[in-house]
Amino acid sequence: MSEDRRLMVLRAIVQDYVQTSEPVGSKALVERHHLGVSAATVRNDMALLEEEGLIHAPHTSAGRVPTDAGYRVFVDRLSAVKPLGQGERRAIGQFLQGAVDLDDVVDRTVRLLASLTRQVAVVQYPSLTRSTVRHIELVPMGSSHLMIVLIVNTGRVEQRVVDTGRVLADATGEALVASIRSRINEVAAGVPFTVAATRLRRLVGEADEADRAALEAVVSALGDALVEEREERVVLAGQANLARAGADFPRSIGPILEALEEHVTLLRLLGQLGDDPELVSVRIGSENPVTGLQSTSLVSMGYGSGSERVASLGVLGPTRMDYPTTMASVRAVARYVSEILDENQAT
Amino acid sequence: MSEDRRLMVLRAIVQDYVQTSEPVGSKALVERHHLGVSAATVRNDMALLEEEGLIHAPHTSAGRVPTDAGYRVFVDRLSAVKPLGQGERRAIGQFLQGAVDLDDVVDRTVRLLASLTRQVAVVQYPSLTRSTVRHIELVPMGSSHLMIVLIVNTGRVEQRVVDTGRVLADATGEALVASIRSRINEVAAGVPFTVAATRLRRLVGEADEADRAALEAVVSALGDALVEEREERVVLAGQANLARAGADFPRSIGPILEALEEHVTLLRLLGQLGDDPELVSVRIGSENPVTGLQSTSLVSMGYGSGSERVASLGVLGPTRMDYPTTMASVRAVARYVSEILDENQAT
DNA sequence: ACTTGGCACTCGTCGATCGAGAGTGCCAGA
DNA sequence: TCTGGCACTCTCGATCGACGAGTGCCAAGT
Repeated sequence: MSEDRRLMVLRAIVQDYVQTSEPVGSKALVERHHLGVSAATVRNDMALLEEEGLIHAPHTSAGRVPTDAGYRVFVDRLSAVKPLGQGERRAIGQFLQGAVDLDDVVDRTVRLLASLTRQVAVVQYPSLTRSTVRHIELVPMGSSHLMIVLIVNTGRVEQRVVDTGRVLADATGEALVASIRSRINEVAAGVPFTVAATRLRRLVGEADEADRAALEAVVSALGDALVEEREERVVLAGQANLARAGADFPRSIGPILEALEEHVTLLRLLGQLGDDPELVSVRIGSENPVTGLQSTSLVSMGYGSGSERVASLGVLGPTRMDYPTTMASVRAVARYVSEILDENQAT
Repeated sequence: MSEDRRLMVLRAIVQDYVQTSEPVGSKALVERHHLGVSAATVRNDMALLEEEGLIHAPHTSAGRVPTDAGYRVFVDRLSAVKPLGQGERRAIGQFLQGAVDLDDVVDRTVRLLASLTRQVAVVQYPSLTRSTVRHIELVPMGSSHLMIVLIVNTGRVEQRVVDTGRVLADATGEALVASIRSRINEVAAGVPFTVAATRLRRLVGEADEADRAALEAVVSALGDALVEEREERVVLAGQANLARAGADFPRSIGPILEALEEHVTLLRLLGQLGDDPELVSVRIGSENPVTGLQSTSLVSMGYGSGSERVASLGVLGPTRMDYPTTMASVRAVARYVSEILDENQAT
């Protein structure tokens, strides 16, 4: 018995099951795929595949269904990522080109992914931790308040309002603001967050008595913004696609929707990518540590400007999904988004 | 036959049905509510209510279920918004107090509303059209690019990058940027968007030849930002609650999820509030113009800083919902959010 | 003029039964 | 090692009947 043929059978089972969503039997298999053997032979192979835990029969007399392990073998050894068509690629590029700012890029991306794959799309905002400060702007507001606007190299903008406890509207006040502005930009602009945070703290130590309080207020607010855990955000789209594929989920889709609202765990999931950031990562069913998502698969990939991977995006669907096509879409979108960020970076 | 009693019966039916989610019969009614009459009498009243189109029997021999019109009467005439408990109110206030910026306020609000009502929560971002410009900041980037940061009185921040076509890094460049900054802030700061847009355009006309091009680039980008339709954004939470209430939806919840992803139509819906902005607006089932949402009710209310209503928030659930409690929650949250915005406004 | 108890009737729900069909496992032969 | 054949298993869908909740209506009571 050739191992090769057994794998061919597995591949055929996966393909048929993905297409029809019904357990596939030996007879149907030999009809639809031209394996050069009879149904009985296929049955023997199936028995072995079942022993290996790659397929499984829902009950004694139904066809076979791939197990999570079966999909794993399929993804790793039996399928090639099928490249997207020319037209499709161009459509992606054009759709994303129109974006006007970072929010818009993320928003468009997540919708694009959802409609492309007809599944739930997840896009993580570029993380701050690996980012650098581009510029910090101070805007006086009211008599003693200051709005701090932090501009990040990924195009993201954070803002905070602090009370400096000093009158800023007069000439001395304006001079103070200008001085603080230039001092903090001098040490922080163009520098990674972690470095910026320590340098800013040092700056406070060196300041003379008069400015100390105001500078301290600004720096502490900036420090908050720099370490802020809310920095990590995700955006979702295509939840409706879950309902469409409702039959694929043993229980209802409720637990899945719940899991999707736990952005924190979603982020952790997206963070755990495979070894090679250039590769699409696939987590299948029970490989997935999150309760509620164990009947789903997550296809994800990192993206970012330059060679730096600043965040991830992906697609979540039933384990019974068309892996090659989905992987192709995710990869293509991740690359386009990276390109867009690169361009923004350059400006 | 007293009309009063008939309405009592309707109220009892609504209350029981909301609680049990099963058609309610005459016998169960007299047992659970102490109407001073017998089941037969109630049956007569029911027959009349059915003629009026306020209730409806799913089939010949089942209990009665309120129609959309029945809920309408219940909401308008038979129920009082039940005030929230002391502890609940305090919890709301504390939860929202912790917010660090506008994004955070909106995010917390939508989650709070979802968990409070156990339904789908919808929060619209404060709209730009009714807002005023607080400040416009210009940040040079690269040699000829300028980042424009528009700070709105609601705390929102928009940014754009434009190419001025001029070298900005040298002394003349810096002077130019400073001059543009002060000129646009002079005409636009503190002014409503619509006014700001026209004043800015006039400014371009008055500028002398040398600065014209750069100023024009900035103003046109600002104009975009000011009229931008994407300005209208909504955030959702609690979609999982739909699955929990799955039995309430005749078809699957798919169409509802789809409708929820159409942010544009959602926004239109939120925009159509009742006459009095201080009142909670309720749209019940088929009163709702959006396909896919006709088996749901939307409970919404405007919010905003000062007396100006800048946006809406609300809750979407099955028509079979606990209206008094939901309305109370929506109203309480809307008021707290308004307060928070007021405080931010003040600073 | 209402209200009430009684009663026949309607209809959907639930459970059991049964036949059809798909698919398997295994065996004997090539 | 493959193949054809065959008996067996198990699910699915349809059918049927008993059950019960709930109604509508009527005649009598207040």
